[in-house]
Amino acid sequence: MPAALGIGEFAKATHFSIKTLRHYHDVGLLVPAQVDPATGYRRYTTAQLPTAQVIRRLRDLDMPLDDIAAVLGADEPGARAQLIAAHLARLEGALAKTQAAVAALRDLLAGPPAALAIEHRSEPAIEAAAVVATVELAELAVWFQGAIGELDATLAAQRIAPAGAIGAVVDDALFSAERGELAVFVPVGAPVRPVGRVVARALPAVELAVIVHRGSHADIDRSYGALARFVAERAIGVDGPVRERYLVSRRDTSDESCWRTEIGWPIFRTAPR
Amino acid sequence: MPAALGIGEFAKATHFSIKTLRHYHDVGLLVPAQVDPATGYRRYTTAQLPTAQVIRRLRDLDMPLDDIAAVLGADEPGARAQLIAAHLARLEGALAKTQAAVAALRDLLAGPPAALAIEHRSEPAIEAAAVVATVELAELAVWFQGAIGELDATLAAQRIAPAGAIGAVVDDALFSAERGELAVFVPVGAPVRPVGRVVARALPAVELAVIVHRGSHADIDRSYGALARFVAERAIGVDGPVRERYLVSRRDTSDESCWRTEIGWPIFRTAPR
DNA sequence: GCTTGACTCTCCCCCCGCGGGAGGGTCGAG
DNA sequence: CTCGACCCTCCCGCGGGGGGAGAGTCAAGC
Repeated sequence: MPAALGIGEFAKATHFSIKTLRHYHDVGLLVPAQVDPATGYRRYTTAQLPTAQVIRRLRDLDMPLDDIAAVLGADEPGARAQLIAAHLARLEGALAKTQAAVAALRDLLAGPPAALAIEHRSEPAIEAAAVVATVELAELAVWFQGAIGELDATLAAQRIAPAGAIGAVVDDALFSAERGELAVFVPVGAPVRPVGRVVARALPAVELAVIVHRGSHADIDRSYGALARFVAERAIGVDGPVRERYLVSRRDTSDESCWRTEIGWPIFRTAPR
Repeated sequence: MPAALGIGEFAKATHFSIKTLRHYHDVGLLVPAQVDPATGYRRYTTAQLPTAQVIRRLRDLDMPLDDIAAVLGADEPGARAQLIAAHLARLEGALAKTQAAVAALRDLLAGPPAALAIEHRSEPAIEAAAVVATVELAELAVWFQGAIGELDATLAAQRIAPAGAIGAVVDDALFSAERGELAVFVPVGAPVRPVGRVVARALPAVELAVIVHRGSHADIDRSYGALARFVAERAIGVDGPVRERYLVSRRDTSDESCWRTEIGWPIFRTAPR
């Protein structure tokens, strides 16, 4: 027979704080079995202890309260498992990010990078096949893979050979506001017929300040910084979205230290130099 | 020559948002090289780009802004490395906790635990050597190790043999308020002479509801819950801090599944049975 | 019955690390 | 001079609670 417990006793049994239990009541995550309408006193039952324990486990995994509520509310155990699996996947992602950050930090502490070669060049207009969309920063990697796959397949189907390395035009809002317009493109010699999300797109001729970034993209802000410094110190105006070209990328090798990414920053006045 | 950048340009170069840069200015983490006193316009220099990059790395590791400021403000590189190492240690701790939580969750989802044997017994008064202190939950593990080491050494020095398994008296505030009084004790036959933090302490006789928890302490709230249920469903009053006894623990084996921990909850009225 | 001390209630403000938006000033090119 | 792009400050919000004020409740002991 489940027996009733005051909030203090329930707190002791579950190792939650009273404040936390009240909060869980407020948000509807763990509602007391009964609430005295006159005094407002909360009464829990021993049958609620297992629920509290599940909540504790999921909180230990930093699962948001809303998601926990969804797990507890799921009727079928399959749906439950799915929600939990999704959260574990997110955790793995965070872990990978952390590991990358540790590596990058170690790198940064090891010493300043070798001076990076920056050049200035006039890029002619490019005919390309492209996939354009407004994407969230969080979904960038997945979207990118999908877009590239679609481009590849379309070019192959139309028997068009790429006329250069894959690239992207990146709206800066993608970083400052977590979402922005992104165009992934492949230069082509012959015009592509639009299929699915793939469209033909002409990239205008621009003046570019260009740096080639070597290695993993976890480090790429160093090259961005070097480029910004170069441009700013020569008092050149910057204009328009950045172009990236993936000279050597995941498509070519899984050894990230071999990757080569060209970053091109459109500038609108040539340096006196 | 460092050149000046508006906040928007600096944001582009570092991939921080303008909001974030303003926030860093407010809290003093990354102060613009100059601020126009008339307009309030912030101006950064290219010399600040590397600093921004370090901040980015450390934020990727979820280091609090205050700690980052401390790292940047540290004069000697040694102090810097130490701060960072400390943070990495915290990250490792969090990782271990997450892994434990995953394991515990899997366990919990696998099915309900075998019915746990709970008994009720009269515990006689115990003469013990103890270390008592108010500790933070976060430092519990470290403090515990230290206290046990000190107890061991003291008993060995005084040639006193332990008269039972190591135990602890745990104030519940430790869990509900993140800090509380904790006493680690070893029962002894002969009185111990106080040395360092070690004192002689008599534990009063009590009536205990007792459960033996099997396995890792990550799971221990399940046993707490079972015990609370047992006690509550028989309408027995609960009184005073919990006693734990580490029958088989880290001291005996590193295989956590073999650990045995006795949890004793003082009760003040016997069950009708 | 009354007192006392332990519980419990609600309500409001605080923490971090920003994001969103209102409402208004500034800058430079045409 | 005007336009659009920048930039400013100020206030509110999130999630997951902690801290504390001020007031009401409960049960044991006298």
